[in-house]
Amino acid sequence: MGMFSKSTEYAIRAVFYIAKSTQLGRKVGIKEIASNIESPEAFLGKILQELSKNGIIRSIKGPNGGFYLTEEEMNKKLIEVVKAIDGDNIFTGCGMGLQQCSEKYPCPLHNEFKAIRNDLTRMLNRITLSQFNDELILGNLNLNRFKVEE
Amino acid sequence: MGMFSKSTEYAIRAVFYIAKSTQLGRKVGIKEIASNIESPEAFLGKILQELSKNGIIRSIKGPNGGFYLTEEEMNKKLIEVVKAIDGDNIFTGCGMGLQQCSEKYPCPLHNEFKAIRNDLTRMLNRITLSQFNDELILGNLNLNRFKVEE
DNA sequence: TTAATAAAAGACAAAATTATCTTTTATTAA
DNA sequence: TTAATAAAAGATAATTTTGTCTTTTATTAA
Repeated sequence: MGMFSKSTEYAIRAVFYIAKSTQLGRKVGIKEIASNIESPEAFLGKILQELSKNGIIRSIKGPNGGFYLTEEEMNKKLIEVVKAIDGDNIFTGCGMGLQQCSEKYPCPLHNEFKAIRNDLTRMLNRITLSQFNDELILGNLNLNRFKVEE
Repeated sequence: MGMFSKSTEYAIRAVFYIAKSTQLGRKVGIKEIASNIESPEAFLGKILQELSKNGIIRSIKGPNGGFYLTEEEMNKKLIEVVKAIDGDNIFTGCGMGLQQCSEKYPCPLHNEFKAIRNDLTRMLNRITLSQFNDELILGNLNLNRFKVEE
């Protein structure tokens, strides 16, 4: 695996897609999101459910329903998405998996990992869900295989 | 999960324990390693097998057998351990899980992740297997619950 | 109200990871 | 050469993660 679980990878791509769609004035359904971020549809449904429960995205059922963000969610930070799905083990846990690793009884890599984890945490705390809307709309950034204009 | 898989966490702890034991002039068996790094015995066996196949540790069967390192392995870098068990997806893959993420068609977090991954890679490329031997022997660092002198 | 739409919820299934148990092979020492 | 030791190898099992399918609930529009 990479840095995050697959679930979290899908979650990150999905929130950026939803943010962009909201900026374009449209709610989006699971099907559309899934096909645009290349994730399994039903599985993504579960993930969006979880994000919704955690107040990271909003949803409305029924015709013209779908997922969207308000200004409030637009300003949330990416770290909330990661924590909602993967929990915060990656931010707090010992790099070598020791339960009891601490400043007082450190594992060999304690400080090394702390530095890297802090960088990761800072980065995820800095990025907002709306941050890439414009570039995504312009097609300078992508959430799947293709640039928008191709 | 944390940054690495459980298998890799066990592997890292095990190689440091083996390195330290070699420095103390002793080969060590699976049972001893497992109890000292708090990992399941048989599972650890599999992991050590894999490390052995990859030339990261050495082993001898039979009485007085066990696992150990030569100078050659002592100087290997931790990144080899991680790559042997988890592969190199964490070093090369897209943070958001996109297959096609590249400099030309970057995902939104492309550069952010690159920075963090580079830090991680540099760190693992810097740490040698023997690096913590002295401090482990002194008990200033630990691979399980306890300081050595307690 | 009824039909259609779309998310939520629940049950289930496949795949990957983690873990255990048994048999085989190599090595040593008596 | 035999018995004991210890890793290697193979088979199997449990758990977690990932993924699918069906039913229910909320909402809308006709």
